[in-house]
Amino acid sequence: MSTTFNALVYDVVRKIPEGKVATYGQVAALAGNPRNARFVGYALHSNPEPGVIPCHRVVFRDGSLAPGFAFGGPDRQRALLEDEGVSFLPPAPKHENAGEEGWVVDMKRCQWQC
DNA sequence: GCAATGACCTGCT
DNA sequence: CAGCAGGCCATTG
Repeated sequence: MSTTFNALVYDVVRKIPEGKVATYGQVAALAGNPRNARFVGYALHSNPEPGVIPCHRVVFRDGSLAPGFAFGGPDRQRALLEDEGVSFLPPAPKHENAGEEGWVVDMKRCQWQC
């Protein structure tokens, strides 16, 4: 398949431990280009390795996911993340706007750290 | 084979 | 402080 930035994206996402989540920017940055966050999402959209690439572990900088593009629905994603041990919190008081029902991943506790 | 679009993020004005 | 524009690679039609 691809032998470039895209391949790194899959590799990075695949390395995300359970109970942890990574952001597109983080994956893109680890891939080599922070500005490539766009293609990170596209790469996962293709999802060449379903079951191997936990797209649901990849979330926005705000902690929310892609509404409508989730593997089966934002509600499903929350259940999966919670099932893995990821902590969820209500929308931030000021910063970070909720892109969903009002539940965002606790980036300060569950964001994947290098 | 060509062209256009796409789950975003960052910086500057 | 807020809003706007730009940018990269790959995939799809």
